[in-house]
Amino acid sequence: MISFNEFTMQEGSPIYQQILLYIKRGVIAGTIEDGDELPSRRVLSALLGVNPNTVQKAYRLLEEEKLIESLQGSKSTMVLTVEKVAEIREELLEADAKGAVLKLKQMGVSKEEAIALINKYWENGTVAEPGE
Amino acid sequence: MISFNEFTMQEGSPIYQQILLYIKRGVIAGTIEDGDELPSRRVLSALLGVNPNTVQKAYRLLEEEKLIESLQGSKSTMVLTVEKVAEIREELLEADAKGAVLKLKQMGVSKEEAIALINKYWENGTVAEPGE
Amino acid sequence: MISFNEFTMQEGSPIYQQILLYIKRGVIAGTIEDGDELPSRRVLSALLGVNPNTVQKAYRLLEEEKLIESLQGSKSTMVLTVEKVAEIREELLEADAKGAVLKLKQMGVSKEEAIALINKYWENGTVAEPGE
Amino acid sequence: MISFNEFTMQEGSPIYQQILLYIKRGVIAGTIEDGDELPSRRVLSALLGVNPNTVQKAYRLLEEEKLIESLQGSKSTMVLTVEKVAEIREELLEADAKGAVLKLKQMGVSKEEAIALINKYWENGTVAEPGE
DNA sequence: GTGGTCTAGACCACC
DNA sequence: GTGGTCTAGACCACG
Repeated sequence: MISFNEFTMQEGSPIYQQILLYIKRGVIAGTIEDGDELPSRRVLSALLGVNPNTVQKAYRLLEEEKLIESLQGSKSTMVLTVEKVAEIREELLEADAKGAVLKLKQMGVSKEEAIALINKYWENGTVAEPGE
Repeated sequence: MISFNEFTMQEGSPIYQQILLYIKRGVIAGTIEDGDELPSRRVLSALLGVNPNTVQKAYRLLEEEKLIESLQGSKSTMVLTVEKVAEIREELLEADAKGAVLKLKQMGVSKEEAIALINKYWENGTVAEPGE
Repeated sequence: MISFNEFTMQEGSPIYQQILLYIKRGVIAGTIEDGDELPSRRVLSALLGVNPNTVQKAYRLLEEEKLIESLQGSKSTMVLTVEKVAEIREELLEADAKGAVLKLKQMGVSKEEAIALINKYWENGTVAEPGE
Repeated sequence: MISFNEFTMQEGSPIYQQILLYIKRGVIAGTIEDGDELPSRRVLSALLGVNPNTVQKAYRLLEEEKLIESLQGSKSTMVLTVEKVAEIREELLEADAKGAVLKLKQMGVSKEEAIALINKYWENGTVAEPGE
């Protein structure tokens, strides 16, 4: 079962997209694998404190991208191939890294300062580290 | 006059906020200084290919934050003090760096890989360049 | 549910203000009371043949004046106290009466003629009726 | 020369229209007659504290309605016929009286109360009475 | 030419 | 279905 313990809500972007990105990042990280089960719409909406329809929309989009399959009994499971994972990795990792670089460069930060910042925030980030 | 030559449109976040952030990042970088003139609503909207009203919204918010001053019939100019710049720096630099770290960690990237990515994309600019 | 059957569109003043004033006048008249439901944005905009956003603006201003309460997904309802009604009465009745007197005097109408005009148009409703 | 002493600026409606209405009401009142001279654009804009272009726009519209004629030396004079005056009278007097009646009725005011209000505000209105 | 406001339509999150 | 926000285009007052 995919855990949403590390999920942190950000305001300013659609919730259903945050859910999508969270899952895609998990896929890239390898913490979410082919066959993994997702929480039911009802359970996840309760967990995140959002409307079931919002979760439903995220799941629907995941289905349209053929990343999940909805089975009977309201269970959904991940459907991943090596190619899909590579695709997502390409899509997200590159975008995020380039985005960060762009922002930092715009602010006049040097490459050395940027690396120092990464070091600084890497350990005391905002996400709870799973304890192991 | 503040130049928007390096402005790159991103999808997924409100345009007026992108304009806002672009300006704030310029302030942090020091490329935008007290007294600098902003392009008029019409000029900038034509440049970015968006509606004048969208630009106006960004300018209005900047004015509410007292970062610019607008008078009817004349140009809008930046009103910056050392304190304001420091504030913005604190607000943005931390948010961007933390955000990047958060995303990369979620994707299972190690700190060393993250720094390698920064190095890789630092010089390549904003346009995707396949295979170095 | 507040009815907009008697609403008559006037040109030359912002639509959202006309809606605002229509509701305030209803409050003064006593035909709109505490707890009354307003038509939804969509319903009213369709009824008046204007954009939903225009209605929304009127509702937003009413909310800023704490005359209505709006919650997502549910109807908007009037929140009226005796004091608020008295305030609005003071504000509007005086303004309208003074405005009418001002205009008529500017046109060189005598007080007696003005009263005659009031009498003449009082029963004839809002539509021009030639004759008599 | 037409005097603008009694002119009172109202916010919420375009200034050039207020000027137009002021003149039309004067025509109905008979205080503005055929051949009367209007102040120059420059003088009137200074008198009212508005931009010369705004006055220019009002004058242009009056010209389009053939109510004034612009002569050399930047002088403009009223061009009125009995028919035009009757037209304007019909247009304005009726609109204002009906508008006032409509508003007051909407507020639940009885005809008797309305007449009382007219009496009340007739003498102590907002316009300075020319002293003679 | 400048900035400010009004109207408009599409999309989002929520019930 | 509900209200809230973003983008868009036209018009206004002003220099």
